[in-house]
Amino acid sequence: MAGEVRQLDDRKLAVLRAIVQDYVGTEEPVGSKALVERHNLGVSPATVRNDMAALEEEGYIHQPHTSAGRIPTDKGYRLFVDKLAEVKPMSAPERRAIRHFLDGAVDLDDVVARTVRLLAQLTRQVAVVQYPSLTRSTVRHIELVALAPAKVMLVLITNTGRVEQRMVDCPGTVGETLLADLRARINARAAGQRLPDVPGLLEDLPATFEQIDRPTVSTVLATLFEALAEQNEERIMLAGTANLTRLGHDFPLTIQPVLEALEEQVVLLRLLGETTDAAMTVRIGRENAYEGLNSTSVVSVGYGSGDESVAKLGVIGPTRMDYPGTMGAVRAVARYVGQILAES
Amino acid sequence: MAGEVRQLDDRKLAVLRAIVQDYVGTEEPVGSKALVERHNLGVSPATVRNDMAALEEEGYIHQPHTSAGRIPTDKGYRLFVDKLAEVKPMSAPERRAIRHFLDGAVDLDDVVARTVRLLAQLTRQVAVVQYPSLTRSTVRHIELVALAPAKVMLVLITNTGRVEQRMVDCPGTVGETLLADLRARINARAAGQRLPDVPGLLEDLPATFEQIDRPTVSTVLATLFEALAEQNEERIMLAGTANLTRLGHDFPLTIQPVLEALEEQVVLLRLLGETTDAAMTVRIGRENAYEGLNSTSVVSVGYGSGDESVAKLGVIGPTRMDYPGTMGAVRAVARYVGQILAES
DNA sequence: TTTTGGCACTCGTGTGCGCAGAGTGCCAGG
DNA sequence: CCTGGCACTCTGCGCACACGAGTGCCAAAA
Repeated sequence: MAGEVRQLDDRKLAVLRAIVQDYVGTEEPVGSKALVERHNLGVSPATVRNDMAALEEEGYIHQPHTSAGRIPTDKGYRLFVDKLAEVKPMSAPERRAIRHFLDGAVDLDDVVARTVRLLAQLTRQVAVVQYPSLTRSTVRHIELVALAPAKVMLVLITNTGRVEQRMVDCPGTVGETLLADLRARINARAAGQRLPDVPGLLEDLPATFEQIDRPTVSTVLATLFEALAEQNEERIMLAGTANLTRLGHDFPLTIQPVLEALEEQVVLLRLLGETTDAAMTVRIGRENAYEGLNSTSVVSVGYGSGDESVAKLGVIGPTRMDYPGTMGAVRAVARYVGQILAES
Repeated sequence: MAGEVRQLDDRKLAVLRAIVQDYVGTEEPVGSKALVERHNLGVSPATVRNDMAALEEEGYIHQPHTSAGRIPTDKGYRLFVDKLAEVKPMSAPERRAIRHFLDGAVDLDDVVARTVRLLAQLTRQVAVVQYPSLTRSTVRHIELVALAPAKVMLVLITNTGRVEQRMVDCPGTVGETLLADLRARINARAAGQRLPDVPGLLEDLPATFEQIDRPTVSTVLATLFEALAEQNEERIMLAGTANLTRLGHDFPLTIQPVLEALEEQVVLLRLLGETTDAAMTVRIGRENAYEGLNSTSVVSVGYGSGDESVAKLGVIGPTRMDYPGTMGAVRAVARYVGQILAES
């Protein structure tokens, strides 16, 4: 342990920061001479070389070949993100553009679609946006519609504008009066409540009806509970896959598993799921559980209509990404989407 | 003209067919010797060479370098598809697998999602499926829900299971009686009708209400008509982009514009829009209007719940694709999706 | 103790050359 | 009209070689 925690003095950290910045810019291994030229470190290349040797010893950087410059390792990026980088705030024009672009949205689908495109464009990477989850939302309205004598459609509308519908096959004919009654009682209890709380609040509802109506009521409620529970319905939208082609020279090898991962909604959901709610999460290279994304980084953050996060969004890019800029864009977009949702 | 229509005798056509088949299989320019070996043409390589020269003269094939084999041109593929290829029917196990895979779907979203994944997997190419269009569908039910005194939600359910919702801000408070009345009258007239016909059928509805209610009725109807008209809402789902990585050696150059095209729903919609309704359409290389897809082919066909096509689906792949197999898969999937939709 | 300049060493990259192999076009003979 | 033979033209590959970037180490300077 004691050996691991060896201190890195300030200049070594500065060198690491410079390496990361240069490498992100040029995509080429960076050598000691180029470093002292581009950043005025005030020391000679030889000194930097010593520092680099130390950094390599500690596993923060790595050289592809003996006679090449250094590139940061995952661990190096990690240190950079944790200690050396500051999230770069968006400029005022950028903020205005974001705002303006999102303001044009007409419904929830459109909000999500615009958000994901915006994020892809801002970061020039692959963007992922999760639809506001049912779990965190509240009920705005629950509607029951008789489609046939024994067939009822159930429509669930959440405060985030999401609509779920289910068909219910009832045990017997359902009268319009019963339906109206049921609708009224359900909404009286459930409206404004958080989705996970609803089953508890409606549990004893069948008992308040006439004996003869109870099977129907129970059937409808069962379907409702099912719809509420079905978090599998978590949907995701993504954009910017074309940005993967800008990755680099070696990329047929690296792009394939990434594209495959992106097609698996399950993988993406798990990926976003690992985001801790409030704070921005950065997963670098092998920190990602999914193997296909071992050479990518994921920057994600929760967003929400109020003070609370209802879903997550993020971008996926090469580990050699512009972390400050990306994090700034992700944070800004999340913030504005939250505002838009709160307004609507 | 007379010069253009020079006849190609049967053997030349056989040679062209053989070239296409071999090139699709190997992805390498095919020479005269390999041709006579792999297909028993019963003639010598020299003879084939003469035929090839003729085919090249007519623009059906082309050689990359002087000392290389031949590859088909777009025109060559076109002739192959039109005259030389027969759609390869799916095998019985394949058909069963398709059927089984699609049968598991629970709602429209799921049907489309499964279809597109299936198609991508079968053809090992990029698959595109358009949601059943509103234009061709009929109204199953129109529901009105009061969310606030002057706020009504309108839900439109089509026979294909698609659900559209719109918020309506009414000029004044809307009573529950009026709403029920309006709901009943709308459905009486519109249920079972095709969407484009609905406005005509409801046009004079406001006149049948009390003077005082007419503004509200008109507002609701206006929103409904808007929802009906909004064909922009045509949605598309795609899958299999990872298959693009199997394209070949030269592919960073070719994959970029394709990915960009795939991100533009408008482009994809236009692409599918060019499909003539009933028959299968094959657009080869430069036949595609969109420039980014100049080195790809698009195989598309309409599908529908009844005898009529309500939307389209297809695949996008390299011009050097297995046309008979791809066309077989596309046709089979379209057929089964139609059946599924008809049943539900 | 830390920094610096100098120097030898390593190794990847680019270049030129030659060769083998595949495929063609053409021509004369069947 | 088909076929076998032959000369020709390319591409791709392997190889040798020089170049240059970058390093590591060491001894001297700060």
